[in-house]
Amino acid sequence: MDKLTPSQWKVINKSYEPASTIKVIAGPGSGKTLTLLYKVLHLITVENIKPEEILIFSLTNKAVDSIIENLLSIFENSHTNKEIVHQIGCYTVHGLANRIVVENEGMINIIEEIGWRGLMKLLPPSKRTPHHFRSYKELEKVVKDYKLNNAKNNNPVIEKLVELMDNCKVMTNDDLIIRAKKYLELDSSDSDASSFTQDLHNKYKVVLIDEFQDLYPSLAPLITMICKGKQLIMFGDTNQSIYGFLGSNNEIMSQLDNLHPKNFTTVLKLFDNFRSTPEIISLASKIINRPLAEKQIIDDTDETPSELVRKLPSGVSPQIMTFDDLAAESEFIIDKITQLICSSAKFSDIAILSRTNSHLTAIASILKKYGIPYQKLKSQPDWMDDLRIQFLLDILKVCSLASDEKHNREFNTGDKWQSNFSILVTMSALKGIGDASIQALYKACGLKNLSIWKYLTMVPNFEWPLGLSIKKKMENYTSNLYEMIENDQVHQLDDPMELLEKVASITNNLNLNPTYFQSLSDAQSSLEFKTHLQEMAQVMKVSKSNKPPGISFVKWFLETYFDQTMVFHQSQQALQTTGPGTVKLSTIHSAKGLEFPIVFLTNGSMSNFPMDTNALYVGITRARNLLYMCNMKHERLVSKSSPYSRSIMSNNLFWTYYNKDLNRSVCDVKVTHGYNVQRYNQLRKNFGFYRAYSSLRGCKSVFRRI
DNA sequence: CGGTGAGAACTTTTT
DNA sequence: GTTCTCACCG
Repeated sequence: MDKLTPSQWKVINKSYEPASTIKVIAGPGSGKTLTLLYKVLHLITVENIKPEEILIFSLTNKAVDSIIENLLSIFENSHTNKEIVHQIGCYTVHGLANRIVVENEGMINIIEEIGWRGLMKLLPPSKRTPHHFRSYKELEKVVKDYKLNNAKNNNPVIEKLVELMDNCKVMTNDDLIIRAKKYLELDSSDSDASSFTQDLHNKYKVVLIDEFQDLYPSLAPLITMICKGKQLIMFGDTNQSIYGFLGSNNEIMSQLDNLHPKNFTTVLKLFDNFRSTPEIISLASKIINRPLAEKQIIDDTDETPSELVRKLPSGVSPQIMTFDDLAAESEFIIDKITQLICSSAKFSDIAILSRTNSHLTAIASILKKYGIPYQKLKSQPDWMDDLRIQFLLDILKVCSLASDEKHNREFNTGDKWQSNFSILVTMSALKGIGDASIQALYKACGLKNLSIWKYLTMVPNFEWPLGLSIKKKMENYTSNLYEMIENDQVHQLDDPMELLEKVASITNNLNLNPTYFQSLSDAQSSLEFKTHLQEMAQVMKVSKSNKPPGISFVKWFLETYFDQTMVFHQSQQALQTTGPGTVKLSTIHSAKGLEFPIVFLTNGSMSNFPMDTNALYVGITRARNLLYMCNMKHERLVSKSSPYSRSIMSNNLFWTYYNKDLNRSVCDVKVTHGYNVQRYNQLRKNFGFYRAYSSLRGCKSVFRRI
């Protein structure tokens, strides 16, 4: 604990007081996380706050994971019981909202791409009307606008969609926040046993918010409600605000700033930068147009209100480069990685950050080609965003929900058919089913006051307002699902594998629209689907093993698969840390809060729109020692370095600095230099650098020998 | 029917 | 910053 600086101590020692606010402004590398952790420790050990009275918020799953991980290690070091960490509430804002809503109304549906596309089928087909959308995202926007100023705009079509969403418990993420707030208001005090919702009112005394610059206006109602009257401690840095596309950060911040009276509000700053080299910091300062920090300090007593550089110059400046195409860019990256590895860097020191996920996927396939071990830093596993898998899950939902509703067939309990949404979504994905058929069918169901499933199974097909070929397709749909729903098979199938097999075979029998799903005949995509299926099956098995009695497996799985997947995914990622290490791949957005000794920032040469200043700033400040930038289009960035420079390999001074910075042994840097160059040339020859890109095959396994 | 200018989308996250 | 669409004009 003696490592802490005076400004960090100031934050930690600020005493506990109900209904007060501490706002900590903390630049990159200023030890924000460390300060937050010691603040928690201080609250518990000195201020006598119980761990279960502390609530920690962040926006991304990754941030939450890293906080929990760090808490565990810090409590272990301070000889306190590690168990108390698990009593501290640590959530993403949405995770907490989800918990509140599910506690109050059971299984809900978060709408995504397939869902929106299904809803689009219910819109009138006429062009040149306000209801003609180019993509589902436009519909998403219109629905959002509609909800925002509800009464004002009188739009019957959208109104009906919203009604359908309500009936089927389909929500957007913004809805989740609003609902959660509603339940918090409702609950207020009286009710019975202790629930999660009530705990938020009564139990917590201190709320810590990590990365406050990431908050956006639609979160405000819930957050202010939770924080009011408690001690609010928030950490952040407005220069790193990269979620502007979700709404203004200033708006919610002014609400939070005014939550408690002025004289109960303290603003503190953490100045120092312990992370990056002066070379990197000066580039970062240039990007955000901040005066350069010249002062370098060595002793801890000094405190000046400007950024202070803690590290000595490394002698190596960031490299800024432009490439014409992906091939040239990736060749540079591979070559550079080879050089670094042949000096004293490890794979695990290197991170490649990109602005888009798609570019990241492209990079990943290139690394794979060369046999360079890599790991995608994603909070969700790949299979979760495979549309084909999502379709399977929707089929499962149809079966489960329709089967439940079957029992109230005679007693019409109003018009809330929760299965309707999933049915619409899955039917819309069928080949040859167009908007008109869906709408005609939906209207007919409305007239009879039946759910779509009941209509299709009870009303004789000559009454259906559909063409002959469409009728056939609908019958194919129902007959495929009939056994599962009407014979309750979906609830009886207790074995995950059998269930999955059944659903997969149903899907196979349905003739799906290829615009929704890339053709399965494509060998690579079919292989991908297979791996995703296997990964999903694994989670199903885990889910089966912890299923409580008295609930069918499908229901349990559908209600919990998201959480279970996350837990499973995290444990898998943790396992991969052994071995020669891996190059980390991540979007800049997900890399927030992390740091790496060596960072490559890349931006596919195809995507032309310029880099957002703050995102670039975040990317640059992830780097401790070395920084390479490819195709970063930004006005204050001038491309200069030669791409094929190999000077880094012979820069002994730098590698000594580097190893010292990472607390590694430095003795053998000089001795091995000759050998390093030899090794590099060997690898280069194996890879066939500077030849046509397409000839670079069979390069696998070269790196495995390292 | 073809040319032109205006405006929007592209991307990043949350269960 | 580039690319596409749509309304409008001659």
